[in-house]
Amino acid sequence: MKTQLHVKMNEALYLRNPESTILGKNILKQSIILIHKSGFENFTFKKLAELIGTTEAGVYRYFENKHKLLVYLTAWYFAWIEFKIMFHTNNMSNPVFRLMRVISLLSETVGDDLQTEYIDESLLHQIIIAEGSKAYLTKQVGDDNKQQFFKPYKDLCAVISKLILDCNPAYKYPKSLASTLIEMAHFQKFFMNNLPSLTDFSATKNDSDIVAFLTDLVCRSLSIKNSEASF
Amino acid sequence: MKTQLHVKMNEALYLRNPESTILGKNILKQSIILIHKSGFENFTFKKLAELIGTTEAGVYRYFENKHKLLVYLTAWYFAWIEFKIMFHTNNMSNPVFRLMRVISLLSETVGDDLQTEYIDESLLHQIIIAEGSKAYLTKQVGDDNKQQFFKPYKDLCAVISKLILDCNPAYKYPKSLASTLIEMAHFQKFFMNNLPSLTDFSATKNDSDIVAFLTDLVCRSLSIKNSEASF
DNA sequence: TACAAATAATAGCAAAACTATCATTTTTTA
DNA sequence: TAAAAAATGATAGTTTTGCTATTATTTGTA
Repeated sequence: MKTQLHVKMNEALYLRNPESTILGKNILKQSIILIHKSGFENFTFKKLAELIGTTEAGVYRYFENKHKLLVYLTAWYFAWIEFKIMFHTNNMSNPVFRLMRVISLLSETVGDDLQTEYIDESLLHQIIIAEGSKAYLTKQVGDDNKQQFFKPYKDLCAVISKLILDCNPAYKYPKSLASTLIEMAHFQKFFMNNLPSLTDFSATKNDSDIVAFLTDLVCRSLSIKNSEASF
Repeated sequence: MKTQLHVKMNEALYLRNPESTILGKNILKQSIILIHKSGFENFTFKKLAELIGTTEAGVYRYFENKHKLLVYLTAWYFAWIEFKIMFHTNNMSNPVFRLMRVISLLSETVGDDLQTEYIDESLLHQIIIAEGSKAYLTKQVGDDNKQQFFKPYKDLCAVISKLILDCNPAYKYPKSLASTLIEMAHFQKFFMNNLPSLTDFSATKNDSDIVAFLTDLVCRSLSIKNSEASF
């Protein structure tokens, strides 16, 4: 039996816990597929219901609206990334190596190592790249934040910023550098695939180039010798 | 008489040129006010029409839909920023100083130096921070890009990346660093005001902190001594 | 003055974004 | 195992959004 990862979600994100029923799990699973396919703007609860074989009202019993669903998926993703980071760097003693590993984990295409039956992590990763910012780039960001909807993002940022300080305690902007890493791991990948002239990776379209860019950025910012960081 | 800035826009962005008529200029002016006030998701052509004192159909004669309008505003903003950069750095011979100036121009609250009668640049700047990414984070990004809708963004990125190479011809990631600067000038400001724990500027809420962060990032990436950059 | 262009006024439609009701099925638990 | 509770399905209906079409009127211009 495989170890199953379970993420405890903020209860204010849903009306009925989608993880507690088959229909709920189906809503999560198929919404990821549908948002990935049609984009968040063209995604509706009606289309989702048809895909699942339930009714619109059925979906509304779980999520108040599609914005809450997106915030839910985003929160799940960041909690999952944080767990992944813990899992893959726990045994590393050198903070520089750990930070380099974090950059890979943020930038590289998701494998199938830590699976959840009803969530396709690889698709979710792609959704977050293209739609994740829309979870907080809204007028309600203040209210949503008060309800702790973005806690997983902030927690991840805190973990990375602590790691940054472990590498260089004198560095002045650990949190901003952490959020820059997270955002740029996503944006550079989006640009690489969709607006390539905004990046230097148009020719290769290779994740490892993004890793190299972010690694360079961090190493220089923290005065880490590149030789010290490679292994 | 003041020098009036005129930005030549991509004709595929509109149905009828909004700059050619009073109603069109009003659509631009009031849409900026309304999007700023209610956010892009809650913004509709009907509400805009009511605000202006025209009809919904009247607005539709100028813009196909609200997405095109947002792309128009985004394109206008980036063309304007590029002009501003040219204008304010033209007389500077030292590329490092120029680059530092660019960081300020990207990050700092917009003053009223280069004005256009029907566009409130300060409000537009705030809109771009919160809504700008939505112009390209869509399923149609490929089509929109083929129609050159994002040319002003790419041009700005090209200008900055050239400047980066002027400072350090050996630097490997000029375009990605340029797009990182542009995006982070916006995102760090959004975070500072709305999700402060993702930044190191929660206490001050001061633009100059963002400038300091980005300056540090760039100087270290390009091996520029901070003393060399300050003036 | 007449001609074209732009605008206003109005109507209407399809889809999206919900809410409500009630019957039926499934699950829980007393 | 029967009764209560919870979840689902089926259906219907409302308001708003997003968009198109038509016709009349105004405004600018040759």
